[in-house]
Amino acid sequence: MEKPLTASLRQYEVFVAIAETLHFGRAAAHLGVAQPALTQQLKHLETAFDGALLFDRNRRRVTLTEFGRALLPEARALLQQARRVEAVAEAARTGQRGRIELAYVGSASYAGILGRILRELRAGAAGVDLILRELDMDLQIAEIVAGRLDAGFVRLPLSGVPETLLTRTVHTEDILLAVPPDHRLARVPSVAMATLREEDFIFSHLGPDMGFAACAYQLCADAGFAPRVAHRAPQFTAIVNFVSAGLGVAFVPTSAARMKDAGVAFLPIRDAKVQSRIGLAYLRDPSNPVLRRLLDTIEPES
Amino acid sequence: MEKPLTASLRQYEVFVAIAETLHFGRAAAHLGVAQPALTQQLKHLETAFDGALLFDRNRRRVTLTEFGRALLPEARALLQQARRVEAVAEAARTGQRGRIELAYVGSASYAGILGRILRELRAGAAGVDLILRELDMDLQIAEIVAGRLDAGFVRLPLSGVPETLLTRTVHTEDILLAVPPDHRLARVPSVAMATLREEDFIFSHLGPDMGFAACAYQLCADAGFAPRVAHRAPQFTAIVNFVSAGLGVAFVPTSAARMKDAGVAFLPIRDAKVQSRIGLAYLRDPSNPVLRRLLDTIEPES
DNA sequence: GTCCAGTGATCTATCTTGCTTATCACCCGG
DNA sequence: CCGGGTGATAAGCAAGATAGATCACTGGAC
Repeated sequence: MEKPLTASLRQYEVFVAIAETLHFGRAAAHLGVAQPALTQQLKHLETAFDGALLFDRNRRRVTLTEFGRALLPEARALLQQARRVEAVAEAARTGQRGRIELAYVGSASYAGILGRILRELRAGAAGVDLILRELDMDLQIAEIVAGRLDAGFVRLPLSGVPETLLTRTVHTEDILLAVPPDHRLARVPSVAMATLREEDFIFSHLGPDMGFAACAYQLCADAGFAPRVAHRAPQFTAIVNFVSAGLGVAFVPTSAARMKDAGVAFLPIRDAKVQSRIGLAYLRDPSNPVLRRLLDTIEPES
Repeated sequence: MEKPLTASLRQYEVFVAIAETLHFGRAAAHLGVAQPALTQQLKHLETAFDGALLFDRNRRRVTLTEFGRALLPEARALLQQARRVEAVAEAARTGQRGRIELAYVGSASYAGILGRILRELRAGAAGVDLILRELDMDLQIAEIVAGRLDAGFVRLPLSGVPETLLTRTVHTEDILLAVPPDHRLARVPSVAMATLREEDFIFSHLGPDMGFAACAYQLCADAGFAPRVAHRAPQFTAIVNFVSAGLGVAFVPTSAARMKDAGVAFLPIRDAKVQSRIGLAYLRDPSNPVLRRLLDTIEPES
């Protein structure tokens, strides 16, 4: 066991104050206390050091002893560190400093979310360690609920998740239809949902009630049909590849249309009533101040 | 005025102890107090930080919050600095660290005193700043009494100095007689005091009751005569020069015989009953711990 | 010499802080 | 459902810190 500390911050504070003014009364005023308090505290500090005097109080003026002179810089450094701790505490408390672990679904990276988040975090919070990784939506949810992940960017909506898991929309984009180069619709400027009733569709692996797939099913339901799902693929890159290969058509978010793969055409849907939303999922009442700050800086999108 | 510090060392100590064990009971045992004390101190620390929690005490095991994790290294640094201050205080108190200002008369440098002092100070006291300068005996005494000099090496004895000025002999050496190359005694192996009654002597400027001159006068008095002082010179180098020029003979300490100036001969005195002593002069009850340590390491030479 | 202003030390009463012991409330494993 | 382990809470006591009044000493004015 380390030997216990024998002197308090207050005592060093008094010591330094007296050393700076060389005058008990003025030092007391500076510290906002009465003069006898200084005499007492200083005496305590001196007894803590085996009674070695820090000041000469003899001839009408206070002087540092050699002992006091040797101690002063160290005491100053101690007080400075104490102030630093409190400053860091304040920064950590308000989320300007600390650590946050985030994840994102692959398709969120197309939408420019990550750059935006980084910018939000760096603005006035340079002391934040950001740990960022790509992770599928279902794994993200498990990690967040287990407390191993602070938050994650997913395609909304979620379903079947605990009530304590909240989401906030951070990005909204239109849904396009991807068609193969040689498809009958490849040349048209836009499509109506009603004309897609008989198409073969390529969908994501995820169930019909979560994420982007839920929006896609909703589009079809709004148009009065259930899509015929010919194939499933895990990511939009794979889905577009399948489309390119002529295995069917697919719904994709606008940001996924960047990959102009082998002549795949991306068509606006004239009568689409739903858009795809990317949201940040997190546990209610997050304890991580960095996350709290992030949520404060990300305006809830209506 | 700087804002007052809101948290105490003790509180950080408790925080770090809990963070290290993640267990209130064991941390309490480690600190040697009962467990409720920790709960209270930690709570105080948390309220000092606007109520931000440092630990999660929920599910049967204590965990650092992100806030606590951000604060921990700073708190550790603070405690380390606190321990450092106390270590430095201990070193300064015992004179292993600090500052000392010494002076020496020119002839002390011949006797190898300075190297010895430096060695004494460096041995186990590497943190000492030594300020060293050459100064005449009378000026040294004035500076020491005025408190502007910690101590000084002078030729003993002193006289007419305040009672608070003490001395300690650090070096003793024989007195030799310096004679010109063409002097009648230049070739003899040694001399007796009685044969010097009619010589012309070269003496130091200092009065007959202090320093080396006092010893020289004593030698003559012991032999039953008062020396005829033909010339005076301030330092032994000058005295030896005068001797070399044939202006007279002179008493010099052995260490001054190093300067073999133009054939000056240095003769032992067969019946000398006094030696020249170099002593450290200092004020009684010195407050400078470095000086105290120096006095402790320099054995009083009987 | 005498007096006076300035300064730190001392005394005392009061209030705060920190610790201890005893006990409670909660969670989890059998 | 119960028991062991753990942190929180309560109450009492001792130590510490502060304010206000006063004392004691110093050094300069005259």
